[in-house]
Amino acid sequence: MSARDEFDDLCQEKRPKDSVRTITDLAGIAGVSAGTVSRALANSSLVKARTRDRIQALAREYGFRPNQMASNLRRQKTGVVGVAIPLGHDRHQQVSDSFFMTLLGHLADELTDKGFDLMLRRVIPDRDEDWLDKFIGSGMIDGLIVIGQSDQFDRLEDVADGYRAMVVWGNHREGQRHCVVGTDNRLGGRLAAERLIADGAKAIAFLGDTGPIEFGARFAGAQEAAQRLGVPIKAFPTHLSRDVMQGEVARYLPGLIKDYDGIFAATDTIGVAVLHQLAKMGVHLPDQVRLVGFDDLPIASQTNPPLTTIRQDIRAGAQSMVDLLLRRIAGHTSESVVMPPQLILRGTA
Amino acid sequence: MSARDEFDDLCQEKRPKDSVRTITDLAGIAGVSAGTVSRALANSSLVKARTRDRIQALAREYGFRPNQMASNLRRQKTGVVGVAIPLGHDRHQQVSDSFFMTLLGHLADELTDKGFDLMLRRVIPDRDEDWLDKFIGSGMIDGLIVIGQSDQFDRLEDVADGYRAMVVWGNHREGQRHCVVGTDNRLGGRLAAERLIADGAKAIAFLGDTGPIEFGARFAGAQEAAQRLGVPIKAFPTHLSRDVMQGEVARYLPGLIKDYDGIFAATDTIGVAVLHQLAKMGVHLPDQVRLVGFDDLPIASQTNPPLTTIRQDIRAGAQSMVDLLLRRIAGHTSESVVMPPQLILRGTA
DNA sequence: CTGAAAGCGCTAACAA
DNA sequence: TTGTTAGCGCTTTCAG
Repeated sequence: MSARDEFDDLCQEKRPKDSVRTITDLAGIAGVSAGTVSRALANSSLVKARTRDRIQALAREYGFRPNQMASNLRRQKTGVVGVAIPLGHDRHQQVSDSFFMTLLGHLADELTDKGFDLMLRRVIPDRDEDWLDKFIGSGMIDGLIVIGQSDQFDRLEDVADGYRAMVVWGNHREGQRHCVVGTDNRLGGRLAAERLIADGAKAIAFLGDTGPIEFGARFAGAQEAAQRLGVPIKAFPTHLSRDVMQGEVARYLPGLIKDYDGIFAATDTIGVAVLHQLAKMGVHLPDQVRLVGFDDLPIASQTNPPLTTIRQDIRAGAQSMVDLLLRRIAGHTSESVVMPPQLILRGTA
Repeated sequence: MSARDEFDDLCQEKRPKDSVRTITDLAGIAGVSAGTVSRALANSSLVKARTRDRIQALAREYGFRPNQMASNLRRQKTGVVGVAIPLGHDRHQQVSDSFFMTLLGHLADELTDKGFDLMLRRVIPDRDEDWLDKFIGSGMIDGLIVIGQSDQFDRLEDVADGYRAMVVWGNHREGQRHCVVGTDNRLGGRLAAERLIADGAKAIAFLGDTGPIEFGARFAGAQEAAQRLGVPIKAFPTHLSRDVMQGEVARYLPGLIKDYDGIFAATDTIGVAVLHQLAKMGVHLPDQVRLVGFDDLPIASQTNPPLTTIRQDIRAGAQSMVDLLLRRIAGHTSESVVMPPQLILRGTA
């Protein structure tokens, strides 16, 4: 065993992995200052290539990794984007709702690509009035994405002036101050109703809660088209929580199909439940009843018959949200984005 | 206007909201030291109730919120749990989308309840060998949940000794060192095959990739049962990425149903695709072909006919993972949890 | 009960 | 090209 090897062993002995916890520890081993290590690890061109490589090799060898929190504190940024999901009164498992999750998946992809981490928080506004300020003021995030306005439109407006780095998924209202990305829900509703009527519907039932602003707009659009075309329309309040919703759908439908031959489901998840109940009842689509959903979730193409629906481009939406947010984090401004919905003709209308 | 009001206004003037950014700023206003403010905001009983209330009122008034990162750095903990999703080759999901999303939803609920935030990271092990150490060593998380072992079993084992605060969703192997929560996949596979055979199947096709350890175990269990009962069985490799999978299923089935009258789908998502394709082909279940899925995702009960499947209790799994992780974060040890699968009889077998 | 002081681990002027 | 130094904003002894 050479002297060199012995020396190395000695070092190993004296410096087990665990003892190299800070940049200063590593500096001691490398025989340089903490500043140099910091620069080397950041690939700064200020440090000589040879020492940089040596230090990086050492870091690998000892499994050293600089403490992010200290770095964050010092640099006053985190590399983390917050994603908040406000749950309304309907607080049961909205977070596992397919739409949110699909959107979340795309957001995660986009943010990861851009080098950001994603901090997820499920909030219950009713239980904690202060959720927005808390998240923003936590110092843990550089920017915030809010998925769904729920009933928090006003609070979002309040915050928008003071805090720029926020983008919300939801419905756009003329003159609003918070930056929003979303589909033109009103237009989507119109397309749905027009399709149902074109397919022969003489009376339309809207299944969904018209309270949340997005759904309200969908209903409003459908109502507008229906009135214009002289077709009656009525809303049947429906929750999003799967179990509750299935019960409601099962209760509504038997009576409903006596008076209505066109159904506009506020979301595909409701649409799927309707489809299932209709199958149970032996009702045939699209001759006896027509059905149009909303979202074009993956599942919509896999039902039997496949669901005619209004497509929201969730992926494009996620990309827009991230783009706008990063621009805002960088200190620039950005307008809201309203995406056009698209009628996807399949087997139910 | 009273003198008091004037005084307040003066203060407002001199101290606009934005100027109160640190605990020291607030201390200046309150006329106490930073330490006292810190204690007051933490509801410490060391500080006199009256001053505590006064300081908290002031904090509310100025919208002050202590910087988490500084607090984290000082206390050496973050209140954040990392959730990592390893994606396999080509970014094709190892864990099916819906399954993962359902699990994530429950994890978010559980962690939020316990006062933890959730930091989500999708990782591509092939592209970044170092993903695990990076996440753990980032200093941003108190503990780590990994969803799906993918092909990272060995790396997880390597890490398990040095890092206790990690819990993995996946398959349990005798004597493994990393803490895992999951279903007994082998038993699940056996239940599926036994059901298919009991329902009259004379030859079984397994649709799924046997590479990932969870799916491998499902196939192994089915194989064991089939061999014991003298029924031939064969695996047809199937990806989880929805588009790819649908193509594969569409290609397999026409030939497949000539030789096989029992289908075991490695996941419900594959099962739904099979159902869809079968409907297209006009094949009737369960007389001509029997089908059993795996997971019991919400969608399984909503297909037509509803899907017979092997249930994993995802919610209980999420709860276990969080429980075990918190125990480990607190410095205790904890064993792995293997949950029993359950056959859910519905319309396809 | 409160204040003063010493850092948590890192980065970025500013010097050398 | 590198070292030195001064904090980022907070918590927590240790004295009073």
